[in-house]
Amino acid sequence: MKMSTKGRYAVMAMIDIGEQANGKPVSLTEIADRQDISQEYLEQLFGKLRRANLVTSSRGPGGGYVLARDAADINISEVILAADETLSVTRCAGDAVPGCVKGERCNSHDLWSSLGRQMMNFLDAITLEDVVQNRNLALAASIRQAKDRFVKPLQ
Amino acid sequence: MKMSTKGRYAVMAMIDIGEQANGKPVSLTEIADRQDISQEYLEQLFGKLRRANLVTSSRGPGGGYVLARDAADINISEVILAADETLSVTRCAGDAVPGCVKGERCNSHDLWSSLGRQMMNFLDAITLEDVVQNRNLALAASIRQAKDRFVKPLQ
DNA sequence: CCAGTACTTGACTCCGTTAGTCGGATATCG
DNA sequence: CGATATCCGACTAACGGAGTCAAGTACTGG
Repeated sequence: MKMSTKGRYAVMAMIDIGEQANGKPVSLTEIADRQDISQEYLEQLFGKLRRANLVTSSRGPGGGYVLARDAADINISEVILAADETLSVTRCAGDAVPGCVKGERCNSHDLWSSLGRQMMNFLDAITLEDVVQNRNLALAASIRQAKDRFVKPLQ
Repeated sequence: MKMSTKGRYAVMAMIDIGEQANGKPVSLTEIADRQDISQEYLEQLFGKLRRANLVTSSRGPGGGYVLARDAADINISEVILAADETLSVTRCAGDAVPGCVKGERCNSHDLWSSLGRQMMNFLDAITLEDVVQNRNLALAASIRQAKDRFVKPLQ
């Protein structure tokens, strides 16, 4: 069970930007240096982040990237999805087609989709700001999830 | 973010055994056939499951594998760990060594370890029996987690 | 005791994806 | 103009996962 570096690097880079409090654009050179990631690889990732409207860019000297929204309005799941493009734990859980084994649902189908939902709920409930501020994440998530259930009750 | 087939197949196979209610050993040939997994690959996996004391084997005609404990006493995390040997989401979260970036904790370290713990708690709280009985897993997990918190309060 | 069944082990191969590189183009500021 | 950035697409090496193969060993039923 593991995650590609794409998603991890994307989150690290977004946090890095969030940590530079002044509104100035942050260049990839800086991020690459601070986070120890190759700049060329970051360029690739930021193409995705930009197309997903998570950052805005400005070119030329003094240019770089800025968060497209407030850090409190960007949740981690968005970042990972933008970079990684998949959060489904197993192939069978992710597919629209329900045929995992011989065209039928496999006996563990519910398990994987529950697990995937579990992770998704967690990453959905945590914002970039939570991480930047070094908050207690498990606590933040459970509070926010409880709030969600209160505002829009379980379907 | 994905999981290897090893873990998935292992769980599928364990469920398969759990579903054959009579106490008779289940042969890999049967499992391979029902779950559409190559028998050779299953052999490899069951080596690990046996060494982890999750199943016991008997040889010869009529032989096969039996759950080493009651299905209610085997939780999914055990099975996945036995087969897959890792549940840590990112390299940095799993290592004992805390040096992820230039020898220091990376800025997203807490995030990944929280996520890992989150998944672990979930898979820990679900038993093989839950899946075999087709229970509502999210519900079963949250009940059991709440119970854990009650019995041994948050550290 | 024999034959067949089934587990056991380890090495080995194939293949797709990931991670990362490279070269060049385009935009912008001073 | 020239330095500094982003932008874009193609390319590749290497790694790990998935699965195969071959050669055992143990056991049971008849």
